[in-house]
Amino acid sequence: MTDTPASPDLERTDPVRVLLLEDDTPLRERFARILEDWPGGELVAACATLDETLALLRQQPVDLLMTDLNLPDGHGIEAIHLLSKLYPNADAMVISVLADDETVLAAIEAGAVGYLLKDADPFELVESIEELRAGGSPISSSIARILVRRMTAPPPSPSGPPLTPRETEILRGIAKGFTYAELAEWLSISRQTVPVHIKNIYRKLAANNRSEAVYEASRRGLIRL
Amino acid sequence: MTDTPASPDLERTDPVRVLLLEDDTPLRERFARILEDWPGGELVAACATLDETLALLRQQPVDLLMTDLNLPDGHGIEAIHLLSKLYPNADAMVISVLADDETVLAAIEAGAVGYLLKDADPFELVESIEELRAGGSPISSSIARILVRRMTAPPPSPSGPPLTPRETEILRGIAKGFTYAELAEWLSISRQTVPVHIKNIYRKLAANNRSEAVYEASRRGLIRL
DNA sequence: AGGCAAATACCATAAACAGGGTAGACAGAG
DNA sequence: CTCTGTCTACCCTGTTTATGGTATTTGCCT
Repeated sequence: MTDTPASPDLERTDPVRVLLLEDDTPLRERFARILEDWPGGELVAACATLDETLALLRQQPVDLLMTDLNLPDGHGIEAIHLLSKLYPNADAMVISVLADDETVLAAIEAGAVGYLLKDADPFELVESIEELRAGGSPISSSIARILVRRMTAPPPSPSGPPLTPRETEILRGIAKGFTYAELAEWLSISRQTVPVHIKNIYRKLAANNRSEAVYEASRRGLIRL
Repeated sequence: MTDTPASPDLERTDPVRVLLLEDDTPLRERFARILEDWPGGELVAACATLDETLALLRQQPVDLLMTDLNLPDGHGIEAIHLLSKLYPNADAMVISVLADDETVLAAIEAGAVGYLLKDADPFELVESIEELRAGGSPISSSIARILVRRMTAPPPSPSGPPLTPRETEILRGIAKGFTYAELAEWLSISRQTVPVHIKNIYRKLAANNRSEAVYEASRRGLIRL
């Protein structure tokens, strides 16, 4: 099948098998030219539709998928999903104009490791591919901002009535399944004092028992998981 | 105080006040030269130590902090923290050789929106600043890969013993604080059957009571919050 | 100083729970 | 067809909670 079955995996001398998916013909041909000129890889095919791509993926292995997202017959994320499923070691790079949070996050979660906006120039494209093959994630800065926001946003709901430090400690203990006696010994207080704190926790969390309190507390981000 | 109090915030005509923190003198001077030559901003100061930076931040407002991470008297993340606290609208960009997951994620969570490796060339540096001021997150591809990994890794622990659908339902009810009787009515089963399921849940989750079960289940991602 | 809220502590009781054993119905796997 | 796993159901007993009331100490605020 292949020409050089020699070198194992020490040096990636094998050409990278690239599959391109882009429905816009002028753009596809432009990208195809760039990829054909790239010495590091071999353009397996340049598809215009999702179906075509899915069929091709099933027929032959691919190392790198360069794909658009909004396609006439579906969503590029499907191609990424299939790629990840069939060839887990392959990489997927998105080249799209879509930059809304939902789309970007869906693509990343589907397995895309690169994400370029379509205004990227040819040099940037080739450079990005090489970065990607080197283990990096070339991502346009406006796209990267979405990822950063997602990672720093997480304080979901520091809202609600505040818990005293003592109550927070008790709450952690409750989550770990401690009984009155265990909580009392753990905090070095009387066994009879524990239920008082717990009752206050219930009131503040609008809970009526331990499991509901744990549920509410973790939902409100009051305790770590 | 300032020279042009005219234009409000419509157009960012005000120069960007930049603070540089880099302990290595040759590198700091090189960066400082680049920043001074950059027409879009004004280099407030070029610090060599963390203390110096923290003091300066308290004295005067800054729009952009360019910082190293490993410093002789502390960690650059502290500077990012203070910047975010004092001037929430300011941006922080990391320029470091550190690229381990822990450091990168800590920097991002501290509020850094840009992260360049130190091998970036002057052109890339200026370009990155402009992308950052435009609302993007310039991030070196190898750093971005860490973020992508973090976002796609999240299957926290689909591990362990599987719960039957019935047990999952029961578990949700437990989390909501239902009693035996309420669970029985909710699921239209006998009150005596409920504890059997619960007991099985305890066994599978290695829990001994409701709150511990809820804690374990939410920790393992078996129930939504 | 006086007043107030929080945290601490103790007691008592009814309700709920955990865990033990036993067993029938039913579906899917071998 | 038999075996296994699951869901269902019941009983019993000891333990744990939930909740009521009351009181002391500490620290904060007026």
